[in-house]
Amino acid sequence: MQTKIPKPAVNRLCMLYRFLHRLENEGFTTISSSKIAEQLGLGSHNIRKDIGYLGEIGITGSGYDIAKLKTHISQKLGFDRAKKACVVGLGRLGSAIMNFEKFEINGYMIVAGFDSNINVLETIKTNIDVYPAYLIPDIVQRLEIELAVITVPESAAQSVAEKLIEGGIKGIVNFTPFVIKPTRKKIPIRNIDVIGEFDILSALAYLS
Amino acid sequence: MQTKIPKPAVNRLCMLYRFLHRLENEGFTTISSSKIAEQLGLGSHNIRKDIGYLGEIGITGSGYDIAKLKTHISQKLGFDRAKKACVVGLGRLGSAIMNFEKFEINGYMIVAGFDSNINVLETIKTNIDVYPAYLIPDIVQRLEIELAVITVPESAAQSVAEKLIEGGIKGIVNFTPFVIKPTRKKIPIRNIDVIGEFDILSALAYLS
DNA sequence: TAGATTGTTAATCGATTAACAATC
DNA sequence: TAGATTGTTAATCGATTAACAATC
Repeated sequence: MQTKIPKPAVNRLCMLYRFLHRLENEGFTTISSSKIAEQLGLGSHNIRKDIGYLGEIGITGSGYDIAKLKTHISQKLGFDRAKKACVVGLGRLGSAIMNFEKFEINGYMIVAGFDSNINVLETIKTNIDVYPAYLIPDIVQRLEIELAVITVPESAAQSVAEKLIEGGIKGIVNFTPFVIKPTRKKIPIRNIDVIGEFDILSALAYLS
Repeated sequence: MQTKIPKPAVNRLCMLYRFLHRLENEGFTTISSSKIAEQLGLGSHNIRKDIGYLGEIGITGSGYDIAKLKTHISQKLGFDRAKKACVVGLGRLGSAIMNFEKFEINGYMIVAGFDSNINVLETIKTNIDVYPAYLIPDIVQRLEIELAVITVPESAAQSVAEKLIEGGIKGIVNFTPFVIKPTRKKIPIRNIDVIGEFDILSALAYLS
């Protein structure tokens, strides 16, 4: 909060956080910036700089205490509290994501699914509550849902996003190629587009 | 090729390409850099700069011809040829992606699926050919598959990536939180991690 | 102690933004 | 013609890389 962290650094710290989580599970307790850099494909300078934003102290000469570092990241980035999330658009992709088991252990709870098609809502097999799309603002607000995944056809992306924002959502992962235009309430949006990724990959391969 | 295009510019040009595609479908024939900027949430300077990398000419005073611009991007980034792709890991997410209809119209053909589990291969419902994972290098090479999506458990990501690279793959979209380490043959890899995106969103929301 | 590794300052690099002359 | 909008150069901004003193 006080020291502003650059966006790319935030992204890397998130990546680092998940990496530390895995290391911990594998039984490690300490790690050096150069080891991290090697595993994450970054420079060790970069890692130390990023960790530096946490305004915090590793042990000079012998690296970082994994648990301690995790706690620092967690506190600084606000990971110390479970968050509710929802999925809008319950087609193949949406229901696949909704049923991801990994969310829970990472502090996210998928508490609702939405779709505009009644048939979809009636036939879907899941333990998670599902609602018609027009209830988005209401449910999001009532259940205090903070994050949303949009997996609807691109033509519906903007209106869905607006309904979510109306309900007070804090962030959106948009799986649609449509670029959502900001409303009055500005919230972070992450765009993921598999075909777009293919385009980028094939462009990079072609240019190399 | 001759004028090196910065990576962020490549990403934006891909985004622009898809946007132009949509515009064309909606019946538009020309557009200005400021209109593009507005729709894509970027600065108009930025757009003109990026288009400038194509070493190419819009019409001063009246914007860009959409079809012409598309052709230029297409040629410069190598989109003028259909490419084959495959999916490794046929769980819920993998099979959802494999059956995306949108690939075709964007110049990508999913020609194979792989999984290490024989039961999965036997029970999966799809028109696309599926193979056991150990055949990856062989099939990728034989069918000249250029792009791959990895949707396996993170513990298998590295070995799958290596098999793909062995077969001569040109690029990978990695849906695993595991960061794939580069092999001798360096290829572009795009990492997508839904939980990671949640982390980033919640961090950004928290810090704002 | 000596070796290792952090934290931080300074230098470099690259991308974005601004501005404006050229021109349709 | 006048208005609009490009293409490009220059200025700014920010992030990454390098280097090294501090210290466990």
